[in-house]
Amino acid sequence: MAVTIKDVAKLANVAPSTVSRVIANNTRISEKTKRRVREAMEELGYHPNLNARSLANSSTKTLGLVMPSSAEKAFQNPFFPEVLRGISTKAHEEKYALLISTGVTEKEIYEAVVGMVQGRRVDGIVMLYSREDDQIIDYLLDVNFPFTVIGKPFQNEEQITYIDNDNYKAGKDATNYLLELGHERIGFIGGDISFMFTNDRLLGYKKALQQKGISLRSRYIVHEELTEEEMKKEIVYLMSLEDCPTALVVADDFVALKVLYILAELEISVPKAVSVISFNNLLLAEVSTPSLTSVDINIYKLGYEAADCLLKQLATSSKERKKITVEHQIIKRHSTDVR
Amino acid sequence: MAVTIKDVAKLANVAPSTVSRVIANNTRISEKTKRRVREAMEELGYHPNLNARSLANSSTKTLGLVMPSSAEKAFQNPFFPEVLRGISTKAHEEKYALLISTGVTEKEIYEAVVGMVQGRRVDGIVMLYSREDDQIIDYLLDVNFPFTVIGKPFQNEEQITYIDNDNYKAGKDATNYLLELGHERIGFIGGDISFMFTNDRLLGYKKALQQKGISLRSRYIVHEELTEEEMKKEIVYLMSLEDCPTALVVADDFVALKVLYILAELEISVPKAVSVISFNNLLLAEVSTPSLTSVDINIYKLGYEAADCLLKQLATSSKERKKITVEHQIIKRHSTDVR
DNA sequence: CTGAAAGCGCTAACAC
DNA sequence: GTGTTAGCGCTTTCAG
Repeated sequence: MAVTIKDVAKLANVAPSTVSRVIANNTRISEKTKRRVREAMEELGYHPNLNARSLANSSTKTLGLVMPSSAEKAFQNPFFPEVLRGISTKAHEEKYALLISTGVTEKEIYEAVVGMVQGRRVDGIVMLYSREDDQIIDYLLDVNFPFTVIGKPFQNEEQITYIDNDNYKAGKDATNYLLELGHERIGFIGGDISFMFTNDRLLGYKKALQQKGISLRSRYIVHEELTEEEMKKEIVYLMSLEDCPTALVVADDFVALKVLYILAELEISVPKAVSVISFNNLLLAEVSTPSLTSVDINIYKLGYEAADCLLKQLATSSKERKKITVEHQIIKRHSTDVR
Repeated sequence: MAVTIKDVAKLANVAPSTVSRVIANNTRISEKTKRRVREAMEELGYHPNLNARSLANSSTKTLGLVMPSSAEKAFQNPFFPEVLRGISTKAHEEKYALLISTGVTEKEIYEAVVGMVQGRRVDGIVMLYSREDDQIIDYLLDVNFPFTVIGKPFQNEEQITYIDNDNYKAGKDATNYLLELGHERIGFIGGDISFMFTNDRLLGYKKALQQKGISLRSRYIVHEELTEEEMKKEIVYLMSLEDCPTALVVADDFVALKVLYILAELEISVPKAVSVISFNNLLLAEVSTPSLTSVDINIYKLGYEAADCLLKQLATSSKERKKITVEHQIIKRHSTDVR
């Protein structure tokens, strides 16, 4: 087998426990032996066996990540690499590793999560999404396992630490921006409503209109839950109305790209005939034609903070729940214009 | 602490070793005791401690994933969720978990990888990219640790198991497609040339032109290595030439989006004035305006096969290296047209 | 077919 | 300051 703590101990002429203490950088070890032990480690090319360590002190120094089912198209959204980048950066700062759940169906993922929790493979979990009726959250709550959620939970909000944007306000801000540009007939093209943020943004949209005394029309609200084709039909129909919208608030940049595509087919010019604002400010918002005015929700930071929060919770083993709101900002580009 | 194998043993009135055998589904255990043990496990809600297991039999049932430095923009490419999906699916089929490397600089990642290999946290590694002068590959080769690479390695090709497209052919096919449409002045907009696939596609492009007896012009080849701004200048310059290209082969869909954007600014119509073909066939190829003719390289399959190969290698502990080529296919959309 | 016991490599009392 | 020792929870000979 590989070189162990015993080999190092022998070479350095100390007890294994001393080596262990040197690794932990225990203050009660003399500098001299520390040096000697370190030299021995160096010479033998020693690396600690992390499983053994985990077993002995029941701490894994790894965080579990739960992604949505890879069967879903949500998975393909460039949102994920970006949160991952945030989480990864913070995790690395604290020398934590990242274990990700596998499984394509919801049930498989659920079981994988139970496996990693009960199997003592992770110290805490970051949920990379928040959706309705999530068994995983119920489970974690039930066994009282540390976790944070990116996005606002549907249930048990008061018991859960989560990181979110103020999506309600983001929806309002986006809509207000269009209102300020002089638009009054404003439509809303939503994403999957089983995700919490879609809901919140929709509420914000409604509120903004209401505050301006503009009455809502259910016609103006289209959800993407349906198939590609159906969404397309809905939009085509929407734009064929005599009093069709002059501006659209769209759930996210990816959906916005689809919308632009459909509008181009209909030969409706953006932003001349219709303005479009969307959310997330993915890299692609910048390079779409026209470039998208988009609400930057700071995805990287969502990830970073989610990891930070969880790590702090683990360090202090506090059970206090927290809510962190990451700021957003409208990035003005060429898909919006005055009425 | 949690419920262990001993608790189960006690309840089922057997020895711990018997429980262990039941978990492993050892054939020499009678069906009767198996049932009894399983009931006990059920009743107590037993879950094996995976660290203990790993320690005892030195197998972790987890694969390590190495991503490019998250400091790089390559990281944000939607390519990654999709390979991940492939890897994850295969890994799950064999009940393997996934551990991903953290770290933002190359050096940090290198150390993280060494940590997960020496720390015995993974049984094998999938490299999610292939680039020049990669120390990680050198290291893995050096310590003789099982791994597979997505993309063709720059060095030591004969010693490495890798999964790749035939990017040379893909580049040729893409170029030939444009040639068949009657184009003759064809440009190439490359991505980061430190990635192998860029290189190969470029070679294929050159070969195709050469076979048609069309002489290469260095003017027609633009690399994206530079800043956004610089690339833009280059393209603007390219298109201002009197004999500017009537078609472009572009490194990947994401870059193609940028190209479309720049062409739109220059009021050059696609595909009327210029045809554009790109690679990867990401979801966004479909929804860009115009939709992109793109070479589908089967990203999901690249991931799936990489995991499959690695897993097979682990199962048979064969040292045989293998090269797997994933087929590609041109998906015709609206960004290309006859000359 | 099942049990007893050793040991995987490390940490953490407890000694001195 | 450092050594001794007893586990962490599992697997795996070796007996029987």
